[in-house]
Amino acid sequence: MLTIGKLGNAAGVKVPTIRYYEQIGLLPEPVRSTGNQRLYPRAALDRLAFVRHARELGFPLDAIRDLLSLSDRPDQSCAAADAIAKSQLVATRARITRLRALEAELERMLEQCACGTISDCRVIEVLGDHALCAHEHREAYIL
Amino acid sequence: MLTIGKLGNAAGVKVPTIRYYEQIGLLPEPVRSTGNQRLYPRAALDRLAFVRHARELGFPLDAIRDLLSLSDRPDQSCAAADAIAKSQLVATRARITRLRALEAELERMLEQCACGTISDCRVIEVLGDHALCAHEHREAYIL
DNA sequence: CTTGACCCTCTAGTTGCTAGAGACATTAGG
DNA sequence: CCTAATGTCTCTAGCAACTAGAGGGTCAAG
Repeated sequence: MLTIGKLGNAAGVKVPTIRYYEQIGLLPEPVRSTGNQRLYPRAALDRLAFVRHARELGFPLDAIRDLLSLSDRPDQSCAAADAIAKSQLVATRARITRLRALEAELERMLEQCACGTISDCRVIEVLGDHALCAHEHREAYIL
Repeated sequence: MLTIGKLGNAAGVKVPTIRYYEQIGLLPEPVRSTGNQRLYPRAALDRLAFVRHARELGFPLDAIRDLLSLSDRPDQSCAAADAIAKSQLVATRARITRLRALEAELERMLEQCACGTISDCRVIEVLGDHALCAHEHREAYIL
C-alpha cells in the first residue's frame, strides 16, 4: 500500500491535488491506517495517472469523471468515450482559431507602433478603438 | 451623465462586471446621485471600452490596469505599453503551440479508435498510458 | 526516544466574473 | 399624484481547478 505522498510522486500529482480529487468525488476514498492516514492500492496509481494524462490533454474534470466511469465498464461500447474526446478536439480547435486571430491582431498592433510616446502609441490606440482592428473578436475571451 | 446600465449597454459590458471592475480598483469610483446610484461621465465610456477590448484580446486585468495608467500619461514613452503587448503576444503563441500539440494527439487518438468496446478503446488506452503518445506534454495545462 | 519528514483537517486565496436575495430609486403611464 | 415596472443598491456565494498556509498528529530511522 502507498501513502499519499508516494502515490503523488509516482503519478506526478501533488498531494493536495489528490485530496482535492477525492473531495470532489473523482477518486474513491481510500482505506486509512490506524493513524488515519490514507493508504492506496497499486491500482490507484493507474487511475491517478489516467486523470493526470487526461488533464494534460486539456479534458475538464467533468469529462474525466465520465471517462473514468466508462473505463470501469469494459464491455460497453466506446462510442461515449469517443464522443467525449471528439468534443474535446472541437473545443481545442475553437481555442486555436480564436488565439490565432488574437495573435495576428497583437502582431499588427506591435508592427505599427513606432515606439514614441504614449500619445501616439499604436498599442494604446488600437486597444481604445476596435474599429482599428483587422479582425472581429467581439466574443468573450474563452480560454 | 450615464447610469450604470446605460454605460454597460453602450460599452457591451454587463452591469455586475462594471461594479466588479470598480471593486478591484480597475475603474475609479464615480459620483453618485442623491439616491446613491452611480453616475458616469462620457469619458468613462472610453475607458470601459478600452478595458473590454483589451479583455477580448486576452490581456489579463493586471496588464490592463497597467495599460490604463500608462494611457493617462500621454507624454511618457510607450515602451512599457509595447512590452506588455509583447508579453501578451508571447503568452498567446505559447498557448497556440501547446494547443496544437493537444489537437494532434486527440486526432491521432480518434483516428486509431475502431469504435468497438471500451476494453479495446484507443481513447481510453491512450489516456491511461502516456507512452502511447506521439508528443510530450508533461507540463501543466496552461490556459 | 527523539528528530525530521510526512500526514491530517480546515480555511482562504487565485482569476474574472456571474447569480441571487432583499431592499431602495427612478421613470413612464394613467 | 400615484402606481407599477424597471433599474439600481449591497452583500454573499458560486464557477474551475487547484494552491497555500495554519496548527496539529503520525511514522520510521537512528
